[in-house]
Amino acid sequence: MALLQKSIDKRTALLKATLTLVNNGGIQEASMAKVAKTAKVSPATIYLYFQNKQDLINRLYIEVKTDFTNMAFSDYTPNNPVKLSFEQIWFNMMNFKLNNPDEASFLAQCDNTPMIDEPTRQEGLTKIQPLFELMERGVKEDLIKNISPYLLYAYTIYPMTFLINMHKRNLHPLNQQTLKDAFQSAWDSIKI
Amino acid sequence: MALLQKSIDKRTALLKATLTLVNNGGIQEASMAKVAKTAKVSPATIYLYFQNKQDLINRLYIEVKTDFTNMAFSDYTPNNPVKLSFEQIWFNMMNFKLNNPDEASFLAQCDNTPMIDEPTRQEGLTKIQPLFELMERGVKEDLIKNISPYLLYAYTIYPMTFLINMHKRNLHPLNQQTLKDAFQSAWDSIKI
Amino acid sequence: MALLQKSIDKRTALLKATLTLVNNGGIQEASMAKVAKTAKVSPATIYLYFQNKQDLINRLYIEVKTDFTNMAFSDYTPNNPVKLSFEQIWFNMMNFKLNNPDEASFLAQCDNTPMIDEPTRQEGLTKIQPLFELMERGVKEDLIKNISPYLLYAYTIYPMTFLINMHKRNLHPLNQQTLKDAFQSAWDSIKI
Amino acid sequence: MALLQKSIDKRTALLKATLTLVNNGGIQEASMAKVAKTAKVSPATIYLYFQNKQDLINRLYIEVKTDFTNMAFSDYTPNNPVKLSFEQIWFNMMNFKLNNPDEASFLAQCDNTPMIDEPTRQEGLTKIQPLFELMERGVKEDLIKNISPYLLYAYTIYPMTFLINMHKRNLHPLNQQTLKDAFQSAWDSIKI
DNA sequence: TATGAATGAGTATTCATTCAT
DNA sequence: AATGAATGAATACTCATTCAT
Repeated sequence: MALLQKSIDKRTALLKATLTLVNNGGIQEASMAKVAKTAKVSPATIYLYFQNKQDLINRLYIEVKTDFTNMAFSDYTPNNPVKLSFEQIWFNMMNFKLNNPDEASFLAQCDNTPMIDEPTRQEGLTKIQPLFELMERGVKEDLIKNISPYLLYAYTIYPMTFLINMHKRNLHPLNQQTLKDAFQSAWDSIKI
Repeated sequence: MALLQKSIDKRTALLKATLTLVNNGGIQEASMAKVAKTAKVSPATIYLYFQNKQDLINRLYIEVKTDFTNMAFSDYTPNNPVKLSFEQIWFNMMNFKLNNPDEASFLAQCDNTPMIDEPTRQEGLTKIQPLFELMERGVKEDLIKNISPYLLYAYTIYPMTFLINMHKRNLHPLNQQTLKDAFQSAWDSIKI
Repeated sequence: MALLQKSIDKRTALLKATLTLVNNGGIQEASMAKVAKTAKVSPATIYLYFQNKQDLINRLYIEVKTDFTNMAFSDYTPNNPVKLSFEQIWFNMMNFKLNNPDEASFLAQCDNTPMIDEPTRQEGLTKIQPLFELMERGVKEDLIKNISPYLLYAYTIYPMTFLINMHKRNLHPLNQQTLKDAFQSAWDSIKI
Repeated sequence: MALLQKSIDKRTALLKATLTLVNNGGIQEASMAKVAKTAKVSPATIYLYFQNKQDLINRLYIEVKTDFTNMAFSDYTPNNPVKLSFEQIWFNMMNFKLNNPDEASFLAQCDNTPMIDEPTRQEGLTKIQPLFELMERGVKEDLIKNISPYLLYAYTIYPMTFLINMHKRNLHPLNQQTLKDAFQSAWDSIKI
């Protein structure tokens, strides 16, 4: 038990260290030596928990993405009206990103980078399936434009990354009003 | 003249080589040795044109961003109606990205990455000033919501990156119809 | 008893694993981790049976050499005529190498390599003492040239290594005829 | 010119360093770091002259083998009688090994080790072609047994390795008499 | 302007070995 | 007797950068 806990702690420390380092200087700054030192562990120990650097990054991606979508769909009730559910999910996502800036920043960095390999990227994609299903329902109920889910995603969820980035860089702070405006734009872009 | 041209060619070749390499494997794959080899030049020669690797990346960013905005505003006429101008700019940007996938991919990679240093990022931002001014005019003319330009950008321009990415990965091809849908969503998200 | 047997099995498995690995890629390929994995044992377990890697290799050498010489002298009868005994031993050795290619290959690799330490090498040398005595007898009986036993060994036994190597690499297969020729050459080189 | 000489010197120093280190502790002791330090050069410099460690070893093998055979056939005259030529070559080889113990020891280590890759081994083999042709002539002239050249080699040349090894370890010194005996055994093993 | 050669510090990964259980 | 976890030091190799020419 104690042993197992220690192992879990080490694994977690390694993931956390990687997250921090990648955020601060990109994947190139997150050398295995630095990850090890940050996690207070020998470089060799990393390889007890991960196959190699790519695996470490992939696993981190999946775990962060999972945390993110778990939060996003935490109170999702398929029977609720589409717009209500959509609003809940949207604000859950935004709140996750606001409350977990490191995780948000990491996910943003993964988006347009060859950091993550394709299979892992696909695996991550499956996590937001419920959102796609909700949108589909909205289309059927004539609430949402009958356009590709990729378009719907591009104009409602994807802009968050930019807004969070501007927020972090103090160029455009997100508060109750701006969040409201942002959501309104998201909804306006897809509603019929 | 011939000598000067040769120099320019070399500089251009170096930038092009960097672009290609960064696109294919991220910044970590674009080692100075590889850049030199790809540009058919000695590694030492790079340092005649750029101070160091960071400078090389920064300059590439500025040049690509400049090409991009030059195209975007190529036919911009301040006296034209807001929506017409906005539409022109929007499609110019999209066409640039579709016609220059390498440049588009590179810019996308720069967005959420510590690759580019902050001053250079700011410099890049100034290039789209005309768009911000156009939006401001739209706000004044009660055509566009009275919200932060960052929000306007987030919901009209930023989604392009995602759409181009999906297009490149063959997950959601962009054609006349989908482009039209995309623009409509962009406009819907900000129009009053 | 069952417990003891299990121990012996493990030790044997470790030696066998080492043999295989060294044969396939030299001593550098036979890492303790790989030896352990091949023997289906924890790395730490190796150190219950052997002091360290050098000891493991040394012990393997001695055991293989012992097997080899046991076979060589299995039917040795000191009273038999010199040439008959010599022939028996020669073919026994050859047959051992042909029937146990892994052991043969390992011994060959040990011959001119600093893999085995000097004391262990000496220990291995004592195992073929009976052959040296037989040769001495042959010298006394005026059947064999009165030259150093090292010379006698060099021209009768040592060439086997080369022939086995060529056989293994399919460059010069050993069959009844070529074996006969080989023995003839061996004998011709030392007979008076 | 001076530059080129410096390059050649470095390459030579690297090969020499490798030779020494491999002789003293096998290929596993000849780490790139040690080779570099021994040659008084940066580790990175090795890779200016050799593709990787395997290439370094391969090249060393070829160069040493070339030196060896150059010496062996230095005074070879195809028109001379077979036995005379054979004797010249045999003593040339032996003298090379006696005068260049490091090279001899290295070649011995290469014989039964996976150190050298197969293509390079084949390349090395071609260097002793003249010896095989000489033996063929001896067979035609009814001076040498009509047996495979591999057998002829095994009983005349290959034993040198063992004798040199014993000589080096002071177990059986080679002097004029023992060399004469050795050659006699070699010849006796193959002559008709 | 342009270069090939050179490098010390760094890269990801593996090593032989130990230790708490 | 046996182990999985752990490690500091080592591995082969690459890096961004400099320098003599």
